[in-house]
Amino acid sequence: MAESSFLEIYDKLYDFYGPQNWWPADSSFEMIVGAVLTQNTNWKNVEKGISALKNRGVLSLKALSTLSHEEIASLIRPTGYYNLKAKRLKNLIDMLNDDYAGDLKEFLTDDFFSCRDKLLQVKGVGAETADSILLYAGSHPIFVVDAYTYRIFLRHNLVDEECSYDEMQERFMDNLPADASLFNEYHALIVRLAKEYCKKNNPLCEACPINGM
DNA sequence: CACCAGGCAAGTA
DNA sequence: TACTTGCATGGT
Repeated sequence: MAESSFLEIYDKLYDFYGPQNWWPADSSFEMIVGAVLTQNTNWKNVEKGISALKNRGVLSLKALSTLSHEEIASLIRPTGYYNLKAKRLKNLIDMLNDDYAGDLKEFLTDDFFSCRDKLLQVKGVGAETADSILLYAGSHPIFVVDAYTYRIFLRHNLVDEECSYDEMQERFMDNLPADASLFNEYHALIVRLAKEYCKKNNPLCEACPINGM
C-alpha cells in the first residue's frame, strides 16, 4: 500500500462528506465530559446524559465538583456504566482542581506532554479519551484512534490485525502533516463513514466510498 | 430474542 | 506479558 493513501483517503472522505464540525459541544468542559460518557457507548445515549447535566445546570467544572457520586450517576444514567463513569468524571475533575486550580484554560494550554501525562494518570482515562481531549478541547495535533478507525482500516487492509493503538496512531501521524485541523476532521469523517458504511453487521461494505483505495 | 455502541481497568495465569 | 471479565443503558 502506498503511504500516501492516508491523505488520499482523507481527501476522498472530505470531498464525499464535507466538514463535520467536531466536537459537537458548546464548551470545552462539555467536550471533556462527553469524551468520558461516550466510552463504548452510543452517542445518542451520551446526548441524553449531557442534556440531563445541562438541564440541571451542572455542566461546568465548578458546579459538577459539588455534586455527590449518586447525583452524577443518576443524571448520566442513560449513558450506561453510570457508576463507573461518575467515578471517572470525579477523578478527572479532581485532577483539574488539584493540579490546575480548576482553571480549564490553564490545563488545555499546558505543555502537550504534561497535559497528556496528567490525563493518562487519571483512572478511567485511557489513550483514546486522553487524545480526544487533547485534540478536540486543546487543539493539540494528536491523531485519535478508535474502534471505528481500527475496523475500517483493517477491513480495507490498510493496517494489520494485531496493530496496537500506539502503532495505528503512529502510522497515521507518520503519513500526515501534523495539523490539528486535519486530525480533527479526519477522525470525525472516520466516525461518519463507520456509522453509515462500515457497521459490524455490514462486513461487505460494498457501497463504502473508500473502496478500492 | 441477540447484538451493538466514538473504552478502560482489574483480575488471572 | 497476554488474555479475560465487569461495567449497563437504549436502539435495531
